Amino acid sequence: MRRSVTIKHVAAEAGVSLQTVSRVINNGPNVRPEVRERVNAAVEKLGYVPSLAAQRMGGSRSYLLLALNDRDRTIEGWKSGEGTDWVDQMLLGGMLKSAEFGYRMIFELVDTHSSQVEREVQAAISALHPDGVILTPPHSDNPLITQLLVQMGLPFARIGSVAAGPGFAIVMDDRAAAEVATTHLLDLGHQRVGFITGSDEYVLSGARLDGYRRAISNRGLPLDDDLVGRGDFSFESGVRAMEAFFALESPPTAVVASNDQMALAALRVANGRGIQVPDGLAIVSFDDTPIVRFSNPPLTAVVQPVAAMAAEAARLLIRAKAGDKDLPPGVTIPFDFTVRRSTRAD
Amino acid sequence: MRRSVTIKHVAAEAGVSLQTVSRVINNGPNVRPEVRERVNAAVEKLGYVPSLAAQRMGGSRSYLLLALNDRDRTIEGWKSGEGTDWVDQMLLGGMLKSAEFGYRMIFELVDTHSSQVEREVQAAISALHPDGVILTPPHSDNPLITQLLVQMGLPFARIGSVAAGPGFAIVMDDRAAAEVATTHLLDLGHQRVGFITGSDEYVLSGARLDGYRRAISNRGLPLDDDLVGRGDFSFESGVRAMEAFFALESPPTAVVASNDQMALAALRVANGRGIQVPDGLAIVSFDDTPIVRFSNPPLTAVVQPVAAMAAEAARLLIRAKAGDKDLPPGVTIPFDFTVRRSTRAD
DNA sequence: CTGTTAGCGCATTCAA
DNA sequence: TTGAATGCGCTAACAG
Repeated sequence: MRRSVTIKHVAAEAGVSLQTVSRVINNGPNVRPEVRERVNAAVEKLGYVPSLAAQRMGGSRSYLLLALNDRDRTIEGWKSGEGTDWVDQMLLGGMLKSAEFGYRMIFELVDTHSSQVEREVQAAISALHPDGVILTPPHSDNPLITQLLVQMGLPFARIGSVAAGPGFAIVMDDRAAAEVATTHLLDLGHQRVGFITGSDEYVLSGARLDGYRRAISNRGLPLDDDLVGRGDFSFESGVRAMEAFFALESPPTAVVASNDQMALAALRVANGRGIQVPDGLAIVSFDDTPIVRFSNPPLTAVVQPVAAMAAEAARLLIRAKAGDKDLPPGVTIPFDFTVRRSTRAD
Repeated sequence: MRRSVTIKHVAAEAGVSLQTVSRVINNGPNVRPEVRERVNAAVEKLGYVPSLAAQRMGGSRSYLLLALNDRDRTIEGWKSGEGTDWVDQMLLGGMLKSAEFGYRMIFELVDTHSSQVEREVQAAISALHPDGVILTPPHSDNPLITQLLVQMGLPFARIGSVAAGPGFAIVMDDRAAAEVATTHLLDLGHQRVGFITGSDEYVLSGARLDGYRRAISNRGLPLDDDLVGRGDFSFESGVRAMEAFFALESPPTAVVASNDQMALAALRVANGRGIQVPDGLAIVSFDDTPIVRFSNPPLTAVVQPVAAMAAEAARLLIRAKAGDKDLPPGVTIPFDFTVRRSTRAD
């Protein structure tokens, strides 16, 4: 069992002090190029890699980012196997961006609804001492968590949180996205476009509804409350909303759903009534998780840039920890809009 | 910015030495119950949680497990958004099981094909000093990696590796699974059942082919090489294999594909030729990633117990690190088989 | 520009 | 059964 090589070995090999090696490792200033090269050569030769634990012990940085997701929601998604790829996209964006800076992202689950939230978060932070924390919905808007973080002086990013406040707000423009989605349907000639909202627990639900309304108003069409169905992101709530629509005297000919599950519910209800999509009902979805690409027909959808948001969160936190003071309080990441057969008559 | 509470604070609060606190934390022996309680009370009161970094520095354990996945394959999966949930299932099984023991699982990507594999793995280990490493295909069968691990004296688990050798081999019985899948089709009356193999890079590809052959032989049917298409787990390879099948004088009426992508390819090719599934062609898939549940029709599939395998890997590694000598060299995790419409005429 | 000193928070010897 | 000393590998603050 080979003992691992430490900074001491490198120092000996290069014939310099530990400190100089440390400076080279951290790209510190005040090192003669010649010495720097000698040290780098020794590092290379010995295959030295600093121990994260020791770096954290000695210095002020841990090179760790902590990503917090909602426990129930995440586990439920994993177990159901319904293909929600939020976590994957977060890893894609967050891990890879972190790695660029020599950081690592550790993923943890905490229960937002528990009275223990603070304890859970506190415990994770005490154990890991991360340099920054990435919050995802619904944690992003949980004051218990954000206040704790502020109090601890830990930089954090709130993904998907439009609310002002401490921490970097990383959002996509949900209102604009909903407007684009709705306008797309209006452009196709639809006069009665329905909208299914998400859970009120998520601030973005309101933003999406706003965008829908704006698109309708912009065309000079009336805002009909009957065309707004209340959902909670669940398939069942989508079914209920759709059935309410079809019970109307004049049902919508197109619908925007605030997430994929509810959009699939719309598809299901339409099919159940013998209504063809997109001819009888056009559907636009939000989020663009994998399943909507494999439904029949595949659904037109607003693409939530989860990977890009996570990457930006990581970047901001790392720069903040590095002392960069010139950082924006928030960032809006562009969304994509993918047209598929659910709104297009091929 | 509140300074974090350390073992020192707890010791002061409880009126004992640092050492005693450490003993209580680690469930060490030789502590009077009365003192133990006093310490626990102090821990509770102060909300003390040991620092992972410090634990690793002082002691011999890091409470970290390192999970290694193939970089290209994983990133490709994430980017394509095709809903492969291998990573999710690994996290589900590995993270949650690790957490039960106070461990954390860190997920990293390394490139198996690179000449740098050893350096990459070495670097991750040097930085993290994990107590154990979880290898996933194709790393599980990469001798460069396994030898390095052996040499470092690090416990590791090989998920999906049937080969004998060092490290815990965590597998599902691929041969039996393929046999079950094939037999299922034979039971439905199919006489000509095709099989699409996976990449030779994966040992399990051979095992699945064996199972297929065994099922055919068991029925006294001839082994027809034309009915074995060579794939590499990609959609395209599935398409090629299927087209070769349909070019035969007597094409198969059912097919077992070694993964979901190739099974979907089979479905696509059949549809393209106006062949109905399951009437004109029955399809069984391997892996059961989410997309096959949403295809039309949904596919019958062998369910790969990824979460259970990761959980078992974590459990074994943690127990090994704890000094348990009575551990099996490998474990076979039961697979599931889910029948859906692609093999059933409703 | 470079080296020296002093911890970081804990577990592992030892000694009591 | 408990406590005191020592060191893990590194960086920060200070000297030189």
